[in-house]
Amino acid sequence: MNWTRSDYAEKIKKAIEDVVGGGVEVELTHPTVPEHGDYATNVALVAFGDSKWRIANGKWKSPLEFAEYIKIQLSKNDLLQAICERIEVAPPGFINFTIKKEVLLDSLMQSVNDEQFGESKLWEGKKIIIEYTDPNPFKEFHVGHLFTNAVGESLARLFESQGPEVKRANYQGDVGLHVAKAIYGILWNGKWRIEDVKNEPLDVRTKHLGEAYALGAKAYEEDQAAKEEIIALNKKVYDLDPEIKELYETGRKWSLDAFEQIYKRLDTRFDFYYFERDTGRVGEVLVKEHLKDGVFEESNGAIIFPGEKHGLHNRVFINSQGLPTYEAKDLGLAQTKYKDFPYTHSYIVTGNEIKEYFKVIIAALGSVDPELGRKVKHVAHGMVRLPTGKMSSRAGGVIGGESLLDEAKKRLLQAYPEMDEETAEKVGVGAVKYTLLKSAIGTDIIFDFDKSLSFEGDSGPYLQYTYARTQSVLEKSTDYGLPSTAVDGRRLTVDMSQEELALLRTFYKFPEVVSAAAENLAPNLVATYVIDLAQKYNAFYNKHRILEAEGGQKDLRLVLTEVVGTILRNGLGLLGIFAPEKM
RNA sequence: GUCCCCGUAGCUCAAUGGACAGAGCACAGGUUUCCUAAACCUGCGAUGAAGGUUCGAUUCCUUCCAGGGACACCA
Repeated sequence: MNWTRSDYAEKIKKAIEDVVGGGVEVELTHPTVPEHGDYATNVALVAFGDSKWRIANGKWKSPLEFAEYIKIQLSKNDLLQAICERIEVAPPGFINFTIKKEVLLDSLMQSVNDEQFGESKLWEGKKIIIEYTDPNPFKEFHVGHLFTNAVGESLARLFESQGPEVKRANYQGDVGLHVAKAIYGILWNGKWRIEDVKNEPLDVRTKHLGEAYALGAKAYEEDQAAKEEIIALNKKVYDLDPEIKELYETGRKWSLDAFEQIYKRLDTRFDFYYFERDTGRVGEVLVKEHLKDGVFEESNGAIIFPGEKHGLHNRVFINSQGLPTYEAKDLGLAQTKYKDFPYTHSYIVTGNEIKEYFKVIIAALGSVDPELGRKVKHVAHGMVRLPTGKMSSRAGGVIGGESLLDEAKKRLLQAYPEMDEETAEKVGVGAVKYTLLKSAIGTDIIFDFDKSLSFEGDSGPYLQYTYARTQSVLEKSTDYGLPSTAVDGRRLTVDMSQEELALLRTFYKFPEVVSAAAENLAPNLVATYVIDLAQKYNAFYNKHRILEAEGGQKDLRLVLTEVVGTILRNGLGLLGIFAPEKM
C-alpha cells in the first residue's frame, strides 16, 4: 500500500528523492501517534539495511546521522518549507513531517461540500467488469449472497471513484443439477403443486422453492432411484423438455423476481445478467474447439482440463453425459462478457471455497486465450459462519438474506419505537452491510445476530447516527444566521483544541484511503477510516459547543462539522450504505 | 495423502516490515439545566509455540501445534 496520493505527499517525496539521489523509491507513511506529525519516512533506516544503499555507509555512522543530514538538506527546500511546520528526526532514524495548520485549513476549504471529495482519476481509461452476487434460481438467497453482494457493490463503487468505466454483472445458475433437484422436490413433495401456491405472496412461493430444493438434494444423496431421476431431469432442463418446461419457467421467474426485490433493498443494480443456460453453450463450443489443440483432453468419457500439468488439479469441463459443467460455463462467461463489454479488467467476486477452482478456470482460460486469461482476476471473500459452525442449505440452518434484513429492521423498531419504517429499513441494511464490510474481505465472518446487528460502537448505525448528527447541527446553524459554506477561510485561523486538530489532520487522508481501498480490493480500509473519523468527531462534539461558539471559532467548528458530514456521506456511499439526514 | 487459507484482549475485528499492537462488545466506574446519550470519558485486558532473516517482525522464511477450505463428471 502506498500513501502518496495527496499533494503534500508528492511534494515531500519529491524533495526527499532530490536529496538522496535518483532511482530511489522513497516510502512515506502516516505515523501512528500524532506527535510524530503527518508523514514519516524511513529512507535513512533503509539506507543502512539495504546493500544497494551503500551510498550512505561511507559518510554517516548511523541512520540517525544520515537522517539529520537529509533533514538539513530538506530545510533548504522552499517548496517544502511552505507546507511543513516542522521536520524532525526521531530515533532510530525516522524523519517526520508536520504539515502547517494554515495549509491544511486551505485544503479543508476546498473539500467543504465537495460531493466528489475522495475521488481520483487514477484509473481513467480502464474498462472494468465486476461480477458478484450470483444467486441461483430455485435456491434461497442467503447471507452468503448478501456478503458477496456487499463486497462486490462496494468494490464497484470504489473502482468508480477512481475514474474508470465500470459495469456490474450478475451470473445466475438457471440450469444444472441444483435446478433438477428443486424440480424433483416440486414434483414429488406430496404436499403442494405449483398451481396450489401460485397466488401466494412472492416470499411464500420462494420459500416453497427452497424447501423443494432441500427435499431434492436430500433425495439425491439418500435414494439411488431419486438420484437417477434427478439426473434425467437435469437433461430435461437443459433441453427444455415440454414435460417440465412450464414448471421450470414459472419457478425460475419467481426466484428472479424475489432477487430483484432484494437488490432494491440493498441499493444494488446490474448492467448485465448472465445465465448458465447461455454460457454453457458458448463454453461447450470453446472446449470442443480446443480439444483438437490439446488444451483439453478426453478422460473416462468426459472432457477435462489437465490442471495437474499446471501445478493445479484436473477438472471436468464437459461431463460424460455431454453436458457442460460449471467449468465450461465459466469459460463461456468470460468470453461472453468480453463480447458485451471489451474489458481491460474483469473481477469475479465469490466465496473463497472455490478459490482453487478459479485458479484452474483462469489457467484454462489462459490456455485458450492468453490475453483474456491475464485480464480476469478472482476475488475471494471469506465465508459466513454461524457461531455453531458452517451453514448448509441441505441441513438447514441457513440465514436467509431477506429475513436477515427483516430481523435487523425489526430489532431497530423495537429499540427505537419512534423511528419511522423507512429509516429503520435503511439503518437495518446499513447495520448488516457494515458488519460484512468492516473486516478484510478474505476472512470468514462469524455471524451472530446479537453482535452482528449491533447498533452501537463499531457499527453501521453509529456512522449513520454521527452523520445525522452533523446534519442536525448544520441545519440548526442557519437559525443563527450563518450559512457555513459562506465562511471565509481566513477567519478559521484560530487556536485549535486537540480535538479540532485531530479532525483537521484526518480529513486530507480520505482520498488516499479511498485509492488504497480500490487498489487493494479492501473496503474495510474505508470502514476503518470512517469509524475513526466518526469517533474523533463525537469526541470533539462532546467536548466543545459548536453553535454557541463565536466568530472564527464557530466558523471553524461548523466547517469541521460540514466536512465530517461530507466524508461520512461519501465514505458510507463507497460501502453501499445510505446516510440518513435524520434518525 | 496433496495443495491453499487462517491462528492478535473473555468475544468480534484492525494494524502498507517500523516508533508505545488500534477499536467495538462484555466487565468496573463516571458525564446530560447544554447543538441527537445510537454519544462521550476513565479503567481492565492480546500477537498459538519454537527457531531464523532484519537496524527493526503481528507482518517475511522454517518446523511444530490448532482450525477451515479445495482436490473429476455439484455449484
